[in-house]
Amino acid sequence: MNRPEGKPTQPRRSRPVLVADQIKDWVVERDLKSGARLPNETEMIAQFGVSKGTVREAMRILEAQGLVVTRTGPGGGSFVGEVTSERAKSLLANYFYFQELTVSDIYQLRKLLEPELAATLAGKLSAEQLDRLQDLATRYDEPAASPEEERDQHIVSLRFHSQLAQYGDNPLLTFMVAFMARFLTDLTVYRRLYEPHNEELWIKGRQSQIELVQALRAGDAGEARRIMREHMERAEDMMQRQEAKVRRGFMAV
Amino acid sequence: MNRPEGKPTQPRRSRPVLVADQIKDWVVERDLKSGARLPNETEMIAQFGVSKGTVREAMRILEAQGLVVTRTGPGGGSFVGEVTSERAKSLLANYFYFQELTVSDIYQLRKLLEPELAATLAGKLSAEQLDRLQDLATRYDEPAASPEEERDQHIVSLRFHSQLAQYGDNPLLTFMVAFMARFLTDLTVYRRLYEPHNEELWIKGRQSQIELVQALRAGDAGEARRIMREHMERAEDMMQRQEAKVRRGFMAV
DNA sequence: TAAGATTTGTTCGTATGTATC
DNA sequence: GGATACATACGAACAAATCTT
Repeated sequence: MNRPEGKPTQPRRSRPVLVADQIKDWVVERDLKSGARLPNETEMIAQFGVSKGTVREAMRILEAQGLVVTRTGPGGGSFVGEVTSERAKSLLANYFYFQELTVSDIYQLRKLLEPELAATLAGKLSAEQLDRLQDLATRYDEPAASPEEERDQHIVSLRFHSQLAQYGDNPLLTFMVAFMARFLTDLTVYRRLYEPHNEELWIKGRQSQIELVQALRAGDAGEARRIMREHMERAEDMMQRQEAKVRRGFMAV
Repeated sequence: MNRPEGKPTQPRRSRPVLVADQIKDWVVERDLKSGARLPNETEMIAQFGVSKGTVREAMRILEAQGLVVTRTGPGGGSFVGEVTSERAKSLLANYFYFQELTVSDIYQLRKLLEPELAATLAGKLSAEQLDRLQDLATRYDEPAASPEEERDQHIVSLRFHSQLAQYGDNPLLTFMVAFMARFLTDLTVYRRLYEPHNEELWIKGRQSQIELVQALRAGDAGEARRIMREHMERAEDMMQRQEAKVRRGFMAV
């Protein structure tokens, strides 16, 4: 019946995908913003001439991408939804799940981006923002007494970077720095990249975050950049040692 | 207006979402790789105790994220699917669709990342790879005669950067450079950032891509970095002028 | 507090489409 | 061509959530 073409080789797109695309176009054409209401199920069934199940599958596709949200009840329905940075990070992490990203790969970018970020923020932060960073930097004042504490300290240290990124005004730079911090957090937890205890590096790392806050407060961009660059180099060194130890651990078993 | 405000009410997760999460866990636990087969619909219905419709919605969720692919027919079913870079770029672009990313934002990162990429690739490319880049750099040897040609030249020029990124061995750096090139391509087409013709900048841009290929061939990392840095600065300048003109165009109307 | 209205959520039965043998 | 094993799609019925009165 429906065989208009002699080129069947392209992967056939299922009806829910086609409907999802049409809804996307519909939203873009009307330039609908976050919160705008979409037609309800009944209207879409009539509009697209498909069954309820198909409409629902289309909505799940859009929901999975963070483009719509759905609520039940009167006044409910489907609405245009802004993609959150959390969801964007998760979706991007799925990609790198298949890419064998190494600690070195991440740090090549961190070393380029984070010193620049620090420099642009010098003298631009409010007292509250600086205090928030100070709190994260000084939350632990003693070297870890257990592997669990070591892991927690590591995660808070990454939160410091993620929080700093939050204060930037370049959305792309903010996102990338936060994404890398999250990816390293996942590695820390999942691959246990925290066990080899190194007190000296921990002390220096903590100290440099404190000094960085001081430089930011003083508005010294050059100093902020320098501190962050050195901090990145030490952090990379530490994580690579840990990764090497983890590898040896795997091979020993 | 509405909103009981009594409790933070985290949204209930629908059954399809819960099933999708369980399938994800199921795959991760077993460390299944791309191409591995998932249970068929009937088995999942039994496994999770839900109806066919719910299972299908769950599969659409995973499909939308690029995590599974589905085929009909005997031997068909659902399979673990590697997230492609294309899909990852699209999903990430959805996020920045809501973020008002400016040309300056993108170039702040391009100026940091692309010179570094060029430096790491100096002397590492095969003859075929260098020829491919050379072809992209020299495809047009005359300034554009029409707006359409100007647009095409601009897109090919961005393909050059995307292609160069492809040859890198840091998946994160590769992805970011390619993502920015794609984003700029979309801007070029959608916002028509190509019309203001500037012959001098075009000639210099073309020339620097050719010189870059030479430096890469010669294995001169420092020179490759320098050329790319200057190229980025000129490109930013050009795109910002165009954006300013587009803005004036909008305001004039 | 309770009932009713509105909208999505879920199930089931059936039929159709598609790819392999 | 026919049998088989899958996903795809439809429609009717009922369940659950949530807002209004």
